[in-house]
Amino acid sequence: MTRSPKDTDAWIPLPGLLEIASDALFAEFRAELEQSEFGDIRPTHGCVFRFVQGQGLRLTDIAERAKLTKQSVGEIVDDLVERGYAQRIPDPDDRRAKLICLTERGETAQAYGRKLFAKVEKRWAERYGAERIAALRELLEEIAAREAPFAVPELAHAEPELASA
Amino acid sequence: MTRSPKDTDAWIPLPGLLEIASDALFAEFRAELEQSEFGDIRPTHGCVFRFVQGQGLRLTDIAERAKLTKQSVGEIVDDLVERGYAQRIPDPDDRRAKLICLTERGETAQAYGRKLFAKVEKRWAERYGAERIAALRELLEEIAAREAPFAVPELAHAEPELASA
DNA sequence: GCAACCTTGTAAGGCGTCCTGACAAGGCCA
DNA sequence: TGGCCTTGTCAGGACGCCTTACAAGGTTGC
Repeated sequence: MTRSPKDTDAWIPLPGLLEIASDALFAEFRAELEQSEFGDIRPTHGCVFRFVQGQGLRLTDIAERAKLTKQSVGEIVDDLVERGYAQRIPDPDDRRAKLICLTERGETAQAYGRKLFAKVEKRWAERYGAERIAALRELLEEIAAREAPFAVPELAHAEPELASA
Repeated sequence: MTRSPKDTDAWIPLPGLLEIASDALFAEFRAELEQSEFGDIRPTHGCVFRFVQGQGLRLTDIAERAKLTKQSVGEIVDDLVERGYAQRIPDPDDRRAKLICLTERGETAQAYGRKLFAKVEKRWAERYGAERIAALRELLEEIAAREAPFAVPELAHAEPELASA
């Protein structure tokens, strides 16, 4: 009757476990975000806040990093523009393109979001052990660099498909 | 120019990192599943394969564990019945209810899926280090038990909302 | 300098997954 | 027996994302 998690029935696949953790963490983040002045930001908008900074980024580039189509990202950006978080400015180097960048409010929201993520992570460090969470982050960063380099800002310019070995 | 991941810009929030890992792992799983004889099983169907075993489970119970509505799970089960993986048998104890259980083919698929998940996890253990992946699993199992006990077969009967401390 | 071709972003429409609201049929309890 | 809860289903809709098609602007070869 008593069996360890390694036995057949109560075993949960690793992707499922990762998803549970991700969802729980993300839920804590969203619960606080929704009560802030940025409560109208939805999860979908994240792909813009994650990748856009400084001078701005083209739609195509956001789409590539986020692994979405340009059309999808276009819709998301429309939404963000309507809400006053983002703006499209013409690319001086290419008259077809527009650079998507954050408004002042958008940058405030981005900074707030980052701090909130850090806060939630710190809470988990207290809950589950600082070293364990630090080790978790370290491993996951290594995994991300290998499995999804396009999504890692530092590696976004590296050659793709290194992970297919 | 060179900055460590802990500095501002290249820092990725923990939920994002967890999601990247989950997606990458899941993609490896699906790539193999799709080429098997069970290629018509979609990710959505997972909630049934994850929770149903033996005598079967009521729609309501699946929905509760999967955190979906009964209607959604109903649709998924319809689909699985059509494809020959699941069946509804009347609950002998309650004439309103039906027990959702797997067909023989469904059980074969479930067993195949579990083995495939284990195989992919083993591959990652070789890629990133067996001890690190083992530690990852251990931590994640602890997290799951606390953050989503309803989704853990062993704990599905425990009292809910223990994690709100 | 110009035609052929590629890239950037947009418009229109569709599909999959999940939701809310409403309801019939069956169980539970005074 | 009547009122209330539970189980599962039907209908309709929201949302996030996709595919197809296209106009406007670059780019390249001759």
